[in-house]
Amino acid sequence: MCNQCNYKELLVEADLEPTEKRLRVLEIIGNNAFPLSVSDIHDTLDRSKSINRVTVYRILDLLVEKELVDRISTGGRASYYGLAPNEFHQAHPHFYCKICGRMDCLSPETVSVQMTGFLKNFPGRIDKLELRLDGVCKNCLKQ
Amino acid sequence: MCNQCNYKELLVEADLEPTEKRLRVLEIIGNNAFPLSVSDIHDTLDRSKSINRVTVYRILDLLVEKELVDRISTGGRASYYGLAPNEFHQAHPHFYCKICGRMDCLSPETVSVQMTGFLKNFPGRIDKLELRLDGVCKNCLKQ
DNA sequence: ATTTATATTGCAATAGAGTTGCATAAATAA
DNA sequence: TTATTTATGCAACTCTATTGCAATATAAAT
Repeated sequence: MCNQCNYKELLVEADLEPTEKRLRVLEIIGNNAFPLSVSDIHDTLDRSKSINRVTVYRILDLLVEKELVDRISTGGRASYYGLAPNEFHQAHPHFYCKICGRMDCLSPETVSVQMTGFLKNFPGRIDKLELRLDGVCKNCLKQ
Repeated sequence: MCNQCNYKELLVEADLEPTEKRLRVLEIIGNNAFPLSVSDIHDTLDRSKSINRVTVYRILDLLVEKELVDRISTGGRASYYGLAPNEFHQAHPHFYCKICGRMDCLSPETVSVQMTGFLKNFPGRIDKLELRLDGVCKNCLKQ
């Protein structure tokens, strides 16, 4: 979620033509408080303006490749998409409810990860750290 | 990976009939140094004794449900399976190479995660923490 | 030991998520 | 305007996983 990002600018800076559909996909992701699945995004977009599933996949691939968006794995089958960390928002962990399938963002301070020693010695390249908590959310616990 | 686990005992303690196939699936996972995909497991098992894909899926579901085995998500599409933490092995993070798709276990000390404050206040239930590093492994970096 | 019940496995068909190839449309450059 | 490149759509397909039901095998009861 971001109130400060200029999405069109982000696209241009990433060397992507700021087409209507790309902009809409990025906005939907950026304006949402939690990561969305492809079908979430497709459904939202399709409500206002018809768009093909494949186009959504391709736009997401581009946005992930250009690091504007993060692909986040769930305890379930589909990937979720959220705005990538930038000057306005830090990386943060997520909580996945295995009952309702909803994924929430946790604030960056909830969990502190320390791994400098490891990073110094690791012979490969690390691009990304993903930290996810799986469980049952407050609402689903009630039932 | 475990040299101390008695797999048959683990099954019985978990209230699962220790059938030949269940035992073999659990052994294959337990004897391996890194998490395996369903097709890794199926191929290995099929070499010695024919087994149906679906049976492997079902056995894995059971083992995960009974918490003998952990289902670990990759940056890719398939789930991987590794021995669940128990008295002989602690929970640990994983490294996933996005080029060759190989998943490695990292030793538990490489990364320290601190989140007691968060856990105290969280209104839902947390069952599991998954920490994964994505990147490119040493071998794939060379090419 | 034979029958009955229950639990496990196999097989075929299906679902869901994501990808590919090629055609069409839109945008940029010449 | 025409040519070229880029973006989108459509259909078919792949891969991973699941479901329903039939066939076996195992355990329980008589």
